[in-house]
Amino acid sequence: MERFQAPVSREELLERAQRLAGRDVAWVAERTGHFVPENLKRHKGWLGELVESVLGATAGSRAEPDFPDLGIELKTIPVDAGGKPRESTYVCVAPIDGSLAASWDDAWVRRKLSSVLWVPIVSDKETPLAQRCFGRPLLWSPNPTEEAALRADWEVLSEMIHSGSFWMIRAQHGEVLQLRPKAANARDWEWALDEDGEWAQTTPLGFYLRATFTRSVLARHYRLR
DNA sequence: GACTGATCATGG
DNA sequence: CCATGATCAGTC
Repeated sequence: MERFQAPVSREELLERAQRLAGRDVAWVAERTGHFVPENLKRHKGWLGELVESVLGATAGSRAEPDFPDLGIELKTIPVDAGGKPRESTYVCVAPIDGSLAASWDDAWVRRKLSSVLWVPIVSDKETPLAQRCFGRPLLWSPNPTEEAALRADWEVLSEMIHSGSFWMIRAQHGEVLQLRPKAANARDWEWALDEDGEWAQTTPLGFYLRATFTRSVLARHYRLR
């Protein structure tokens, strides 16, 4: 694999990402020396890792922004031909062992989302992975409305976790941010304090952004272009 | 078609 | 082991 140095500024990062626009996956994979899998079924994170590689992200799987010096998180996002996100976006784990932040200001979710480089990839079932094209990237920070919505959801969801009401946690909670299982499979579990203050086994959870939210984020970008 | 619970691979 | 990278796939 060719090694790509980390960008030294947000401008450089954005320029690099902009140079991907219009290129397809095969083109990027060739530059980085990656083999393109047939599909993503057994390689769900492959595309994200490919883009990390070509843009010089360094954090790997550590709990840090992808570009630690810039404080920027990288997210590839599958979009349809109209530029609309097709999937929800995983943000980070939701600690249920009591280590979840007490306030939104200290929440890892907030830090993760404070500055995100969205890299859209136009994908539909008919197009082979290698031929899927990159769209125009967006370096985004939540506007006050978006931040307020995220915060409101986080406060509701974190209250469920803090109170130990795991039985009531469902993906339906949250307008823009939701909690969903984040595990190898349904048999996975971890310890958490339940409503009675007893340690109990429950499903590992992650915070996700609803596709409706990222749709509005990207739509605002295209409109203001 | 959107939503939600389930799942797969990788690297430090 | 655990967080990262996410998409899959059945159901509503």
